[in-house]
Amino acid sequence: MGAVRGQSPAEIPDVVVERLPHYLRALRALRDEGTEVVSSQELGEALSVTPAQIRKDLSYFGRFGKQGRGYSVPHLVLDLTRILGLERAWPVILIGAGRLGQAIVTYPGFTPEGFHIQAAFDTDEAVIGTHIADIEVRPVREVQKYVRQKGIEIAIVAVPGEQAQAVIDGLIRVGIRAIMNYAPSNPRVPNGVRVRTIDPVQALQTMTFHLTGQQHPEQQAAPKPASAGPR
Amino acid sequence: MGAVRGQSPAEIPDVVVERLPHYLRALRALRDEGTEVVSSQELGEALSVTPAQIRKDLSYFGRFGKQGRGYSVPHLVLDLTRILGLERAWPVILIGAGRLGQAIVTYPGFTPEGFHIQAAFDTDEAVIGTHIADIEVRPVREVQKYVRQKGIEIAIVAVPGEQAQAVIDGLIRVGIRAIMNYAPSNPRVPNGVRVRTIDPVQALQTMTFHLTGQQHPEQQAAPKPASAGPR
DNA sequence: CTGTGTGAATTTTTTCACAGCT
DNA sequence: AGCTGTGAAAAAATTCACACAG
Repeated sequence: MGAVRGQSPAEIPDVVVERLPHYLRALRALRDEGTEVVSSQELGEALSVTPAQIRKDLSYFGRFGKQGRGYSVPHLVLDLTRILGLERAWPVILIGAGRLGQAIVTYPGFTPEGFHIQAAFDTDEAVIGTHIADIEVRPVREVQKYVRQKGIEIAIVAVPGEQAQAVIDGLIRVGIRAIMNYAPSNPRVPNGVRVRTIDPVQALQTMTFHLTGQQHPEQQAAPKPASAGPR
Repeated sequence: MGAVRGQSPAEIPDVVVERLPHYLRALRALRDEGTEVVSSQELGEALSVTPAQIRKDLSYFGRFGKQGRGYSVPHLVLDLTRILGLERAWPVILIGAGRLGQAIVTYPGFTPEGFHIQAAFDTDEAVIGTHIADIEVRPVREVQKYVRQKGIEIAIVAVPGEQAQAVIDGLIRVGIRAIMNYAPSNPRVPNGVRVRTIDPVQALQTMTFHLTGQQHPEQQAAPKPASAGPR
């Protein structure tokens, strides 16, 4: 029966876990177009990942493939969904209801994936009490009560960089265990708490390095898309 | 499979380049508070990075420290700025002027870092001709001319996932060499083109894995910034 | 003394390659 | 046959530890 159990994630490299959503997305696309079975080879081509890596990654969690055949797409979708903890919906709170926070709340990508932004908090009197989409902006001092009451574990932080560390410290004190940080800062968190900082500027800055270093564009003509893309 | 040949900047690992903006941000903060000199030890504590890693990373680019003293903060800021290609401003175009694209244009973090969104493009007749902040939304068919004329190398893509690959293929054909992709997709690009996909949902999905796996939150008290320095 | 820069050692991650299941 | 799952090998990244410069 259940091949997949919640094993101690201590053993599983972070780098592996970070690839799973990637696989899941591709598998869902395959499923939606009716593909029943996929080999690590085929999946790897779709994702620009080596087949060996896919097999090795999956092997951390169990045996999902059928030798000689490949992986059942619908089954693997379910397995990865379960492994990632995506069978349930996750309530999320947002701290910082400024321009960026508002864009996050209205971003349509979270809800279909089960991430429901339930409440927003801010310190600015001007926005407290207003509504973004259909959620009300509350004063930050109510965070603790809210988190405890609703058992929230995930927070999205969209406050100015200087405030991020203080806000995050407060969230952790209140029981938050996973934080998506949109502030350009390097927050320190205790063990057991996960942070992911999303920083488009840093991403751009690594790209300018490459743009600057390469003197000659060299091959420039047609960029073979290598995909069976329709036009 | 294709190892990247050609005259890429030396043989500097990507993972090293990706840390440089991180260092730079911390160094600028130190500079702005008047710190003249910093050791790899101190910088490492500020960033939760080992001192050895900082020294090793920097050593790919030269010798910036003074033995017995540490690094001159202002000098290292300048050196990293130059290494990353941030002495100049970078014009950027945006493809996709929907809700997300509009948020990107109005995000105040790009301009101070020298990334200037110069133009936005969309296929939707309804938004073409409108203005976001002070830039006009143009029809995508004008991208090629614009990019060539202005010598743009960086694009931000904020279109629906299904369209991302096609849009990116087009951009590359037109000469774009660095792409920040906000679409939840896995674009394939030819050698010599860099893509960074920013995908908050994937980030959340790796966090739910950890939230699900750990049965017991284990009591973590105050978020002591204690550098979890092992040993 | 202090703290860099760097070969060497260690650890982590990726890839190989093949036994074995279907 | 075809393709997984996995030890073993290889490669990459990190950390150690120390000679040496200031």
